[in-house]
Amino acid sequence: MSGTDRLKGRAQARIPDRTQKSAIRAENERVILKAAEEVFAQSGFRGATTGMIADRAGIPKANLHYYFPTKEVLYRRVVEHIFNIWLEAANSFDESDDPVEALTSYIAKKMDISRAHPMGSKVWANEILHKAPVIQDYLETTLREWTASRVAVIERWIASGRIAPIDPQYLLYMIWATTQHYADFNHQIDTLNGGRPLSDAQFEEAKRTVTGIILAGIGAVPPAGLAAAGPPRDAAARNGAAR
Amino acid sequence: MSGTDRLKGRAQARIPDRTQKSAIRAENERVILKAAEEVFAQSGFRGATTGMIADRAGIPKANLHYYFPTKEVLYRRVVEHIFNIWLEAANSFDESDDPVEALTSYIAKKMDISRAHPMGSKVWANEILHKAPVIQDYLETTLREWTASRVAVIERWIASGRIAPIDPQYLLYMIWATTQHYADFNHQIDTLNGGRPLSDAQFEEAKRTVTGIILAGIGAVPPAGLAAAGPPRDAAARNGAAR
DNA sequence: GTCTATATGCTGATAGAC
DNA sequence: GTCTATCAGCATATAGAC
Repeated sequence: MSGTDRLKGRAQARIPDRTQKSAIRAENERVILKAAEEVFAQSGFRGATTGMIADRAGIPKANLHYYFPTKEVLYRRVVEHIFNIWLEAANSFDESDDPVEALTSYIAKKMDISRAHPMGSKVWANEILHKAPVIQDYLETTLREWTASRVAVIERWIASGRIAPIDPQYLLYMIWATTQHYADFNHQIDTLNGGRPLSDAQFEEAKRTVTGIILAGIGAVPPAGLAAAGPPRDAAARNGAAR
Repeated sequence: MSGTDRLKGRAQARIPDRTQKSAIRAENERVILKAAEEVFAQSGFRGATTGMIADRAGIPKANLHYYFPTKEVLYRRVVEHIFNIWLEAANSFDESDDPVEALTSYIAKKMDISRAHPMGSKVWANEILHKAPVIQDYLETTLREWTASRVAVIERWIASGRIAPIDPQYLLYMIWATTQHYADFNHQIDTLNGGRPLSDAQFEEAKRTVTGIILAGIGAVPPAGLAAAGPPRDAAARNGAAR
């Protein structure tokens, strides 16, 4: 986990000889990666043992080391997989130039990812928590570029008066934090939900609530439950009364 | 880290004999706990070694084991410390019955904690990420009760029309996620800030942005930058135009 | 490609002199 | 209360038969 190693070394897929990655190898790697994601999410890099991962994958430990020479290489592959999913969601930000549509789409996508890939999100959170020993490169390149370009988009929305003048960076952090919370802290959420995971209906309600608060919070739509074009806030005279 | 051990075993402070915890012991425990918080935050429970903690505390490893018999006992003490800080912030929720004042105070307090105790927040995040092996009891008792009572408060705000009808639970999660993000993901935030931590001014701006979006998002105040009592959203006719 | 047996190194914890 | 030396256990990784 040195952090300075260059990544992507695995992208050069087409090696002349014994390539083609026999179907059996591809399948075994898939099974191992899936098991590894779960175990790394549950226990962290050091807390996970290759024995645990091998057991969950249903193979002997030595076999795991045949496919992935070291635990660190395996971990790196898992983290890179997460990052690709993250990039996929990132694109939905650009589906429209309208702030309501773009943000609704982006938030929905990120919430869906939290529900579909909670383990991946946890591995990512763990990695950032520990100062990104493996994916620091990504943070400084891809993530930094993506963020800067989207900050520019949001600034245009502000300049054209379509949303309130908030600092775009902190809006993005808010979206990341809130959506990923449903994956990273799902154990806490489940516990507060009586020990059971959120139902599909509850999750959709959470998604609506998150989207609604953020869109109303930046002045893109009226607050939930208030008529779209009606007199916006009867409670505007709230100040001082209750105190 | 069995998770089923009862907690609070340490609360029975007043043991008859050799008590009084000589000043030297108190001081050493303090130094060790501080070092432990940092190392556990950085590396997780398993990733942290007692050697690392002892080094950071500036004492021999054997000395650490003299004060804290096992690594797990030390970890538990660190987590309990975090939880007490969390409880302290929780109280600021009740400073007023006015939603604007109560939420502003609560959010500010949680943001300040993220800045003052980022390591503690990270240990907490790590613990939840790994399904709370040590503090599951707290989640099911103190946290569950606190949440239920505050949900009731928010529901009263909704019933009296002071805020929009959103689901209180998801509002709370949003506040937790967003405020704690500034501690747990501070490495990512720093990286996107050119590798430097947020300045005091930037952090205050973040705090204002977070508070503003949430309060406006639930209809408690108008969106930032719009006159408090003025015509609220000229951009209400935004739909369809740009698309 | 699979799998048992094993080498090697590290870590939590203790013994016991000071 | 402090600290050096050391033990016992465990986890990564490999050797080598099949």
